[in-house]
Amino acid sequence: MEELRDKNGLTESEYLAAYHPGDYENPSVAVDMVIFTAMEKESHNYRKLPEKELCVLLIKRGGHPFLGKWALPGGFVEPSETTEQAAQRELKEETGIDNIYLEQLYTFSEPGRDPRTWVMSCSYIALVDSKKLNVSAGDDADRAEWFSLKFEESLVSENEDDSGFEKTIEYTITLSGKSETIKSVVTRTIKRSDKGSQDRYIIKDRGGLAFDHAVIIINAVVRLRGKVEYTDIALNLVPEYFTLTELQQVYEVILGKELIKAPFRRKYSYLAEPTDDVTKDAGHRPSKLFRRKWK
Amino acid sequence: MEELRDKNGLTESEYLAAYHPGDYENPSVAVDMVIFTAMEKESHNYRKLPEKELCVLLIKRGGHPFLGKWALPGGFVEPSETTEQAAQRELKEETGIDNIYLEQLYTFSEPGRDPRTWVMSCSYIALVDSKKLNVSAGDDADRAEWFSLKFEESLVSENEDDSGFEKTIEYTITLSGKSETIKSVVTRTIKRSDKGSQDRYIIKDRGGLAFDHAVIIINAVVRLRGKVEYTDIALNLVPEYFTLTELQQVYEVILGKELIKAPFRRKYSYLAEPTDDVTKDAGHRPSKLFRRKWK
DNA sequence: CTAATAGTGTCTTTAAGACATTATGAA
DNA sequence: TTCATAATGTCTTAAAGACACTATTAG
Repeated sequence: MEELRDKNGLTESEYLAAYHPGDYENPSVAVDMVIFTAMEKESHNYRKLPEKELCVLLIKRGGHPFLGKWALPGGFVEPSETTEQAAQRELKEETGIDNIYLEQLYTFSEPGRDPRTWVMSCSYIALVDSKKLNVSAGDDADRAEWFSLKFEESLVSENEDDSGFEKTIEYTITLSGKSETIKSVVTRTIKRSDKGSQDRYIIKDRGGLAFDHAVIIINAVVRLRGKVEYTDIALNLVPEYFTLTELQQVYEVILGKELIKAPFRRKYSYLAEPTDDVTKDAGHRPSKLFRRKWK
Repeated sequence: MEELRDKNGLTESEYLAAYHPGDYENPSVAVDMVIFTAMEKESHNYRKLPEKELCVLLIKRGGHPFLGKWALPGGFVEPSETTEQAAQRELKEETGIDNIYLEQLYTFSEPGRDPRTWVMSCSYIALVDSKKLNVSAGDDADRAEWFSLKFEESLVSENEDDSGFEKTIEYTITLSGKSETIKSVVTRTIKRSDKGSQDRYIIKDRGGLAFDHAVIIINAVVRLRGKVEYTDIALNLVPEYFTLTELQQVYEVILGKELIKAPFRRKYSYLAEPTDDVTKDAGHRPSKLFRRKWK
């Protein structure tokens, strides 16, 4: 098998040996993570089951830009690793969290998204069982905090004609932590026509969030809501042993609406297998404990 | 409102004015596009409807690395644009195609994926109506060619225990163009357990494809197959006026299986609105023409 | 008339939504 | 015994799968 030579008469290995990167400008590539967990609010009535809420981990910025605002955990990718490995490494370094469900979300590349320089963000969704949390271990632990997430979506406008349509949605996310509550407003305009498609996010009110992280969080919630209904992704937010009611609560906080018990169980209980154990010391009938079925 | 100062006593604007990027190594970021179209094979029997096939545009490499192999159209992102704008620009420059459906697919970042240097690929799916095609206009037109795509998937192994599961799938893609037929084999190993999740692609036989483009194409097909059933994405592959049978054929080439007519129409005809026109000169009953409903 | 597709009817099966009923344990 | 949740039954409605039947054109 003879080696191909290019127009300069070089074989591939000769070409590679002589290759040196040109002087093109390259972006920094960061990974940013939207780490979700489903946490229990404590309950006063001993008979009542605790409610769950969807929480996101944020880290307070200790330097410019966006000093004092809250940002998603993340960091820069190194040449020897994939973005996913970078996400895993940062997760471990910053928060002490390990062994976690990770899924690439989207790469954000708006040139002005970082005021310092050209930085793209390859974002990830991470899901973690709140019982396993031990954020105190990481470097940034003192600046890290879980925020409960309220997600609202409203249709601002919708126009349609023969050749396409355009619609604008306004998202409001409210993040409540121990020390403060922050709120961001983002509009999303979707245009679709025979001239192509466009989907653009504009930050109306950044609130207490740094960079374009409100947009990233919104994308993450939309993805999570979409996937929860046709995958087993929700099981990453539940402890090893759980009741079907707990699982239903996880679905409810993700979807932001109540579900009816019987059809929920019919639809999703195949994801879990029963154990011989039951909950104890509840002020009512004990509930069977289930484990994840890996299918 | 007083300005925050960081530990060096600088305000944000002072910090930004003094900021200069460090000497960290940055990757090149390319965009690569999987451009799909649904093309008609010509038919011999005047009464028979032409069959459709799913095609992908490839460009023959004119230099190292992978000289002579086929690659996805793409190029490097410039600092003044988003990855999506880069994709649009490259599409126009390389192929003359404009006004097209574009959707970000995934960012591939395996350090060794480009033998020259550190290059990440932010990949896109593009969908275009084959009647609108005019690839002859672009710079690379003489090296560009449409390949029909055959996509096969088989389960190689599946293991499961109490704490998780692991399964391996083998994908074979066969691309047939005018001049040649190329075939690539890729295995995908999915591991999911309480110790996290992993999804890894290994190129078993690169065949005539350059870089990791076989992996990108496989991801694109999987995405397309997933989205076709619950979105109106397929309508981007059909001309302005089309019959429901044509639309069904598009679904069939994407899904790689035959569908039954009546339930197909019940499920998807809401995506289209009838016109007063019908097909002419078919050797059989004329068919009503529909237009896309933008809903 | 014939070949081939267009378009619709209908039967079966499955699943979702909604709500009601019964079961059970701690205080 | 009571409160609150567990667990399941059932009625209704909607949709998917499968197939059959009728309609319509060019040649």
